[in-house]
Amino acid sequence: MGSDHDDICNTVLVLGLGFSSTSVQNPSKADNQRPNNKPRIFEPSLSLGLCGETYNRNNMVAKDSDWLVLYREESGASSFSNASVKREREMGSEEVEIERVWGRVSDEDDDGANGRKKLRLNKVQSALLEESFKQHSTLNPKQKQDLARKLNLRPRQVEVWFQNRRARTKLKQTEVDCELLKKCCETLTDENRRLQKEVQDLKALKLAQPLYMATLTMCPSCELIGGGGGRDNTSNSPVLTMAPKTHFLINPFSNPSTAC
DNA sequence: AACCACTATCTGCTTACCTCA
DNA sequence: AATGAGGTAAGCAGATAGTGG
Repeated sequence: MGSDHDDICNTVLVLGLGFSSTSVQNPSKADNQRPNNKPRIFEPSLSLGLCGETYNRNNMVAKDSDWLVLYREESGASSFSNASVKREREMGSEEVEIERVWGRVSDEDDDGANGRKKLRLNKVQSALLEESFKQHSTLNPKQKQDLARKLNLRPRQVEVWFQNRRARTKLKQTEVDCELLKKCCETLTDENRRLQKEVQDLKALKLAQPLYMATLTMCPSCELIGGGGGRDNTSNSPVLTMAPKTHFLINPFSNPSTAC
């Protein structure tokens, strides 16, 4: 995208949308499979990534002690819903196994509610996911597994997070594009207004022109028109004042100054 | 080679839950 | 304390592409 949308808006007749470049450094298999190889929108984002965190299975502690985040048991794994047959079908056997194991964990701390429980990723998890998303907005199975292991999340959760993250990015980009289009629209409206006014002026000039021409055709023969001043420009001034626009192409033969 | 079933992954939309003003 | 809005994890449907029988 252009660094400044003025660049685009100044190009009055061409209205285009520039999407941010598609920096997929590690295109996954799925990326390669994507129909039409649709451009990917990648939005740079702030993140709070920490390097070298270590995680405990039951609680997560940032090594740098920049923050201390206790892994919320009720969140980390409890969002496991009564996994539908469909989901099981959709997952690889390995993932299903992981899902089962983690599901068991979640069942234990589940408070028995039937509905899905809202998971809230903690800062470390979010930061790492963000960091990972910055590098590649899609995941291949290995990356997913690794991330899930590192973050103490289920692969499905990582997958969902990436899906939602892409959706958020796209939404944000759409909003930006919308604003851009609004600005361009305003610019075009102004330009249109200006051009219409110019057309009106030209029309007015055209209406006035027959009289103007008649005056001029008479000019060479009588030479006295306009108060008998001969070639005196000031005597022709009434004719001159009829031209309202300066950038109008003037026929040299109809120009009083040349004719007279 | 064409067809079909299955699998994996995606997008888009929606829902449910949580947080916060 | 109640509540409505906004954010977000997760569910679901449908599309697409690869693979194997």
